[in-house]
Amino acid sequence: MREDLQRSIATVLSELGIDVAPSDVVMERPLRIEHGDWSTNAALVYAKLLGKNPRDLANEICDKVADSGLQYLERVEVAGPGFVNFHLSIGWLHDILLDVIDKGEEGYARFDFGASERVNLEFVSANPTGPIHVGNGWWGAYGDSLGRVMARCGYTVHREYYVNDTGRQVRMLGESVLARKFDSEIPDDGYQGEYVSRLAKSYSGPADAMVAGKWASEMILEEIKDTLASIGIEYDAWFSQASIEESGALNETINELRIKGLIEERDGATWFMSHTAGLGDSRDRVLVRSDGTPTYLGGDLAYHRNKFLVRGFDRVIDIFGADHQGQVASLKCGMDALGVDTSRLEILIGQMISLVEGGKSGKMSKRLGNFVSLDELIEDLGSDAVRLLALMGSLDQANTLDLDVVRSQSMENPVYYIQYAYARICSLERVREERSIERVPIENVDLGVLSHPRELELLRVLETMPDTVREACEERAPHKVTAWVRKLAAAFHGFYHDCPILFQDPDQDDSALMQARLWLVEACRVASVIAFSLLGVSTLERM
RNA sequence: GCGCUCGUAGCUCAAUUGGACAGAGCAUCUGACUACGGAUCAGAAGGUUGGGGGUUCGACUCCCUCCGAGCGCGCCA
Repeated sequence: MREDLQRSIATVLSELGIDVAPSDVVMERPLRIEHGDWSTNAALVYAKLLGKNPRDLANEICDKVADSGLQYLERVEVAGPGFVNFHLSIGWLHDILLDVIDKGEEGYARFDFGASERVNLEFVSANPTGPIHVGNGWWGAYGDSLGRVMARCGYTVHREYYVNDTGRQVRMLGESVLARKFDSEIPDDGYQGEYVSRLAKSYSGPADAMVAGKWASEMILEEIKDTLASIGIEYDAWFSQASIEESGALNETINELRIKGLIEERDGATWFMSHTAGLGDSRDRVLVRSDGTPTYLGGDLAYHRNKFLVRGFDRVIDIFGADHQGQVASLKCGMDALGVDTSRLEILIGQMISLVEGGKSGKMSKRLGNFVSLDELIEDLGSDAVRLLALMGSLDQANTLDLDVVRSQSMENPVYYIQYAYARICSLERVREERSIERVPIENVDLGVLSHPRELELLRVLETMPDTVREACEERAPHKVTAWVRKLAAAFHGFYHDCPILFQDPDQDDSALMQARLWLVEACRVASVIAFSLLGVSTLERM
């Protein structure tokens, strides 16, 4: 329908001398129902080019499209400064219902514009020096869900977790474990959490900090995997930082940069001249320290080079915490210098999450061991509630999580609202079977009887699903799916409340209405299954 | 000090990427169960979108400037 209107409008514009591709005609769904089903701002956009008054142009568009004989087009009018509003007959919504049923769980709101582009999606990547806490893991659901959304849009998504299994922090972890084991002082920069004591008890290896640290970080990583899996986050690869260093990938990276004259030795260290060479960084960066050990950035450059140039990903998306934003410029400079088109490297920054408990907010620190673990939160709220909570807001909003509130009001979490809608759908199906009510094939059902405002509202919501998924993908904003599914649930609850679906006596006259409503419910079920799977929230047949 | 991000109802967050009267949930108040699950529905109240300028048909959105917050600014990661 939108395409029909776009074509029609583009035709009018071309008759007036402006060549516009139909897909470039902006169509919007007005917020207010009085403004019609579809609206275009074309007259406002092109009036100046034609040297016309916007309202005059709008009137021309209005008249000509009105005469075009488009199906379902009931009324066209000009409003405001020059909007053209299209009012459609409800038949176009009944077609939506057919479309949902026809395409089903597999096909509805699915796209192929990703064109199988291979995307490497890295997220969470918290250091395995302690259990994953709420701050580290908060955007995990977001990254995971983004992957699901992109996969549905035709991308080939590869999820990856970069494991920091080398370097100073691992040694500090080892020293902390050994200190606990032998009852000595934990070093100043050591890890204080009780999990260190727990690890120390089961450690039986040599009293070597590096060995103990490796061992401990491997143990911790397994716990991290379990935690993430418990909220439905799975990875295709856990990529070891040590493997990058040991494989010589860092040296290869440095050599490539050296050939381009971007490397200097200074004070015994190896520097990347990302600033001096005019690449846009705010200062030069050390890649290899004077003691020969690689810096984090050195490893990360080699890692990203590996993603692009060794493994050949078409696109790399990293979700970093705000505390890593200082690294973005250097990384982009590095990739640019290596000949990678940096528009293929998207670094999304997730703002910090602050926790409030007992009315007070506190800093979480893995070192001090005073963090709230993600496991704890999952245990308190359940994985679905945690996921949905994290998928409520946008990445660049610093979230505040009041633990007392989410715990005490966990029943008010929107997750129950949407799951309840799904449970009601399932309940209807159970009752239908109990009463032995047959479902008539949709092609034999008169959908024209669906005209109750609640029914139309529901159909309108269903109609917006494909666009929502597309936007969520293109804008890397999976939380839009959350907003949408809440809208669907609200529309469904309203419909359910006002519109009886299963009539007591199936032989009475309104069985036609019952059949149409049953298909509407089925469409809601299909859409819910899709949306829930994109969010990674489970569908419950009973609650 | 410099850089990045942000500031929206009492609280937690949205807002079709520049669109029409800025929307939800929680909290507060008032109503609604003889169909199928009341974990629901309907309504009320709540705002100068941090302040001030600018750009234009039109600004929460873009530009400038103040104010305020978070995060960076290591041969840590």
